[in-house]
Amino acid sequence: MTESRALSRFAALLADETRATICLALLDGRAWTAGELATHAGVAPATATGHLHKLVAGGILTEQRQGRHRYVRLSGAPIAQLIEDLAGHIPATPTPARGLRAVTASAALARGRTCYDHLAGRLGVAITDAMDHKGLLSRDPGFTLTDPGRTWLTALTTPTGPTTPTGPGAPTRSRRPLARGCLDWTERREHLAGIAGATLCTHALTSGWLTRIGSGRAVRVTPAGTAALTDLLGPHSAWTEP
Amino acid sequence: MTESRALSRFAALLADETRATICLALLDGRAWTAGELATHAGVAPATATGHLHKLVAGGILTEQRQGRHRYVRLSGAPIAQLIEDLAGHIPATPTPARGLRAVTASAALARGRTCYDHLAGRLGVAITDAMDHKGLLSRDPGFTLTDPGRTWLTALTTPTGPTTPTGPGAPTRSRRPLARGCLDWTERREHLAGIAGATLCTHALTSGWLTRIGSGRAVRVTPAGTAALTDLLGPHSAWTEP
DNA sequence: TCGGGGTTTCGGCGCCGGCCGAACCGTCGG
DNA sequence: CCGACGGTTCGGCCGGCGCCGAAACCCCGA
Repeated sequence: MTESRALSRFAALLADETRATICLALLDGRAWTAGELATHAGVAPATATGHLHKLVAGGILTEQRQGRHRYVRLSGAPIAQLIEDLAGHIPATPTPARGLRAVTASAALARGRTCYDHLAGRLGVAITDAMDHKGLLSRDPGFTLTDPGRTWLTALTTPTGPTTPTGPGAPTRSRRPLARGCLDWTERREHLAGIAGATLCTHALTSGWLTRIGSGRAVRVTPAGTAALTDLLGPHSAWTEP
Repeated sequence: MTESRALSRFAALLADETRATICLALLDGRAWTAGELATHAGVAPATATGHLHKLVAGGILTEQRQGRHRYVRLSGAPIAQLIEDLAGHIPATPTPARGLRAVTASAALARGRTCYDHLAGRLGVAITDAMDHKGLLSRDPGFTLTDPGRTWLTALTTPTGPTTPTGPGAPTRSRRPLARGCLDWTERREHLAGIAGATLCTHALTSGWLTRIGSGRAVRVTPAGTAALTDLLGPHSAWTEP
């Protein structure tokens, strides 16, 4: 008897069209903000908040607060599998390409942009991946710069003269972490933030590696930037994207 | 958008505790009557009727009218699989042995009885299985007597003298089929009905193979019946049940 | 042909739950 | 420090749906 109660409770989470829309959108495996989901589902933010509470409480979603944003994603592969099965075993639907396409982002923004004071977009994620691959960065469990990473960053920002204790690798007393992960809203993967991210971004802009496109947050890699990034982190398609 | 609508509609079918109870009960793969399900779920017959309508319309259940009864079962293996997955992926439940036990039937009735004019219960199902196993009966897709089956039945009812065109194997013009399946309400499996089932039942009673228990529909196999059935269809525990 | 039991339909009641607007809070950006 | 913005909470509205009793329907069994 209590088993049917549990089943009905769980099914009820998907029995609302708005919540179903949310879950199907999240099937892409990425994280969405509450506001995005509200827009996507066509309801007021207040309504989406309530739905997200239920879905999180029901174990379907997990949330990740980040500043004033609330990112939410499917809690795991089994749940995703279950929802896909449910969506699949229904009378065959034409499946009109779901995903993030509805939340149309400027192509330039998706390519590369600033996120507060660091880099995001495919560019930011690619840089983060390359740093991880080169052993400059550790993702486990939180973002931390390795010793080589700190050296690398210090050398980057002080190309001439000896290393000084004023570089970003120095024991600053700021509460802000040297490195931290920041969830990317187009890539939905974490990219480098924190002091290191900000330093890198500032340096890239002041060195002419990147230029802002118009007045927005989008940035473009210059030829000089392509060369510099390839030299520092190896070749990557993100450096050479049109 | 319409996909989420379909998903939510489907999930809504299981989102009610009464309907969830019904679906879990039907997970045993057998057919239940509307009244049984109403009792099992603890609701009025009128309420169960409404739920069954929705479940049938939603493709979860298929129904099978039989006289004044409405038998209902899961529509297929995929749906059963899906429901099991749903029930399984929820926080682990102790699973307190579900099934038909609540619908207590008289032990004698469950053993053997008449169903209208033919045999039912474990006895009826066992006879049907034995006939199928001996190639006298084909279950695909509807019940039909094979040529050996027709010969067998004719010989059974006319033990002396030559085969006559008046036997059950003769081309009768009745609209009633020679053989058909009838859903058994204790075994939840089909047993032989139609002219063949009626002929067999009548013969078994008139030959003293079976005797009625009291005034009810329950029947008991006599020693003579045990010998005859073993001779005709081979040994089977159903012939010798106490 | 009649009685009885399983099932269905019909109204009506009551509650649960989704939805929003408005006010509030915390974070970010200048 | 202040304005902007994303998110949350709080009421209140409203539609949908589950539930039942009563009456009708249908078919079996006698």
